[in-house]
Amino acid sequence: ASATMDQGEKKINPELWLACAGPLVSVPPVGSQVVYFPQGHTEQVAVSTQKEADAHIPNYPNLPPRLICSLDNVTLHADIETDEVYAQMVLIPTQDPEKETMMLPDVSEQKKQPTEYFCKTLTASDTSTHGGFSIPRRAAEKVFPPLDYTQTPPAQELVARDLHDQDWHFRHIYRGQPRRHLLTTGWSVFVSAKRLLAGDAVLFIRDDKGQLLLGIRRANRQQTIMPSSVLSSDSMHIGILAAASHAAATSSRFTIFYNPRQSPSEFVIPLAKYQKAVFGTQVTVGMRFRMVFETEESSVRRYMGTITGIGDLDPVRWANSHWRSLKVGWDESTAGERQRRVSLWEIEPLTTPFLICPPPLALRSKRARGMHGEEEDVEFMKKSHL
Amino acid sequence: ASATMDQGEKKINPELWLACAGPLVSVPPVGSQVVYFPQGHTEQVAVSTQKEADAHIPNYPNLPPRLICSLDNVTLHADIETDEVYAQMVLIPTQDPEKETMMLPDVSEQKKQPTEYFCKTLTASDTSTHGGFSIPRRAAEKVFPPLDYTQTPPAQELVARDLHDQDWHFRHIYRGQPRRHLLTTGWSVFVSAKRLLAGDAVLFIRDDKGQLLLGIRRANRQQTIMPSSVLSSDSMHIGILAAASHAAATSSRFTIFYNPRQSPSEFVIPLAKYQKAVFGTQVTVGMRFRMVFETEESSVRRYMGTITGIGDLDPVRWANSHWRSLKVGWDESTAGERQRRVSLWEIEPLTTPFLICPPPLALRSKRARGMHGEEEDVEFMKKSHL
DNA sequence: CTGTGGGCAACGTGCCGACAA
DNA sequence: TTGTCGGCACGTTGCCCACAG
Repeated sequence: ASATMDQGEKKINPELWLACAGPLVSVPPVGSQVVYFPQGHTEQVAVSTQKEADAHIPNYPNLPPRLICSLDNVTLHADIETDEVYAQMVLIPTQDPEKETMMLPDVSEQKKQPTEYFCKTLTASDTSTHGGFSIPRRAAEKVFPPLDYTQTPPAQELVARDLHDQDWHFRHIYRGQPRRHLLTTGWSVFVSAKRLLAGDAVLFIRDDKGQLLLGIRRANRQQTIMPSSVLSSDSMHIGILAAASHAAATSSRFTIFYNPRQSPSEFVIPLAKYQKAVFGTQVTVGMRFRMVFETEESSVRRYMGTITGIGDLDPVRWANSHWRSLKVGWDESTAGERQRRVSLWEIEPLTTPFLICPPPLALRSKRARGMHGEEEDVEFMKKSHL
Repeated sequence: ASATMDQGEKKINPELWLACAGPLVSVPPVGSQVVYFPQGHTEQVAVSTQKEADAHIPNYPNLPPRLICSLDNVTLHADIETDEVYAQMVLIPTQDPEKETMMLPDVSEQKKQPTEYFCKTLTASDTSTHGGFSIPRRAAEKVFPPLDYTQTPPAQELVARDLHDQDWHFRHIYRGQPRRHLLTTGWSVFVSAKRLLAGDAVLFIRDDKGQLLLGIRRANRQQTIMPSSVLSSDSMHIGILAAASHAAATSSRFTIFYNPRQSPSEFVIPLAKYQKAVFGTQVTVGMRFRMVFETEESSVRRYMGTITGIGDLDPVRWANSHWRSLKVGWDESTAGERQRRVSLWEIEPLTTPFLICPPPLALRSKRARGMHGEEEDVEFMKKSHL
């Protein structure tokens, strides 16, 4: 069988794509105004090539640190080999950059979480050849068609469609002592075809029309590191800058790829969101904020931190950019992998901390197990504000 | 296990790399003078991205169609996933381009074919799970250590090392009626680990030190079409041109990747070879030539053709380039996939055509079925020369 | 409620020579 | 000389439940 790009294939289901991309990812609507950061784009490439942009890359003095663009087109994709999701965006630089008024209302950011959806990180048992897949009870009841529990044992055939419109067949059975939901026949071929390992996640969606969809999300560790057998990382970095520079100079369209699970941060931001963050709030050193992160279980959680500095990440090449202009510290000790620098639009500043901050007591007690972040937060706030 | 680049690994065995690259491929020696063709580099990217360089790519008026460079460094690589071979070359543009004298003697092009070597295209039986690998008799006797034929059956354990210095163990046995050489135990794990299919080829080498090496060469059909989830093909094309342009302007090093089995033609040519071809021979329309191609069985074969035209492939963007400046017709009817355009240094001109040109009658009658190329060529020659 | 492991049947893998091509 | 096949043994896969955590 010859490998083909999915370029020519049918359109990818956006709901499934978003579910695979994760709860934090959103793609601005086509036709809207966005801000494109070459600097952030470069970071994405640096991650996939494992090579930072070197100093000997030429300067593009005419390329500003951000381009106001209109988002001409978006195509969602999934890698044929790995199912890795990515988006192709066609941008058109706006004629008079930075002079845009804040005309655009904050349009609905189409953050439609799928109606019925679940995501499970695979265990060793799930991926071993010894058995099938153990379905969490609530998940099975929520997204799978109901079983006829008068049968012994209750069972049915499930068909789920992946991002490439390929159908996968599973035997769904409710058995064992105590009773539990399992996927048996068909599960192992899926695991080996997708090359899933313990730690990877699988997700199921039942869409509006009752169609069952499934996708995968690989563990962070084994992200596909690009085989750079095509282009040197230098040429890639240069290509990004030269393409953006040329497009800006001629006001012509250019194409970029956004890889939500590779990229450290989104680098195509809705203009309204950008302007609201940059002009709407006055941030100062010492200011407290919250920021949303994806949890292991694919839900979201807010972490708290303090702004410790404000300034350009790269004052030489990208002076006066707002990209990651905030140096921050995190409250929690598990902050090892959280960025030391964030951008204004990523955070929720706490301007009136004492009205919002103290969570209800119920929540507090729930979180009491082994987490010392919250308590320290309150202490810290007292110190810095009184 | 986390995937790592082989950048940090030990140096790749050049003999094995060349064997995997194929009989036609050669890499100029480090330190030598070479000619780099951005146009050819672009063709390689076009193949791997399946996208031609579009017209709206900016012009680089200061970038000549070829750069005389000194080859500063070469690193041989093999893709961790696919074993696809490629070379990283660091080039430094020479100060006064094109003014180089033909000082460099035609240094030995280190076309050392491995001493003991064989390559076999895998059959359905070789790749099926039902059995092992049938070793061609002459191959086994030439490259494998001799068996003790007094044993019943004669057998031994073979260890062969691949491009990543990974060892593979095989049971080599001589049995069956009639007797034949087989690889049994260990073969199937190799096939599944490398994901070999019928039509792919495997090759074994015994090097100077008696060490057994093995490599693979995948069928042309299933070449890895790059998942372009990193960079748009436009940006890649731009990156190539901008990187070369910048390097030429500043006489600084730049890095390119040469992918011998993807690229339609080599685009880094030894300067001596280039100059000899361009200045050494006067080519004319109607001239006959021979050109070397790789056969299915990984040996070489010469095909004959006639020059039908001379001129720039892309007169607008790459005027006065010598890249594929010859339009050619091929004698044989199987010429479907052979290029219609070649470069001067790829051919062997037959300066005394009428001594060699008229093919023997046997060949002519063979070719009689349905192909009108040869006859027309002869007509064309008469017209243009008489 | 769900992850792991023992038990066991069914199936696939893989070694063998017998045939041709 | 070597590609494919039927035969057969043995190892793995995969379905079942019993346990804990």
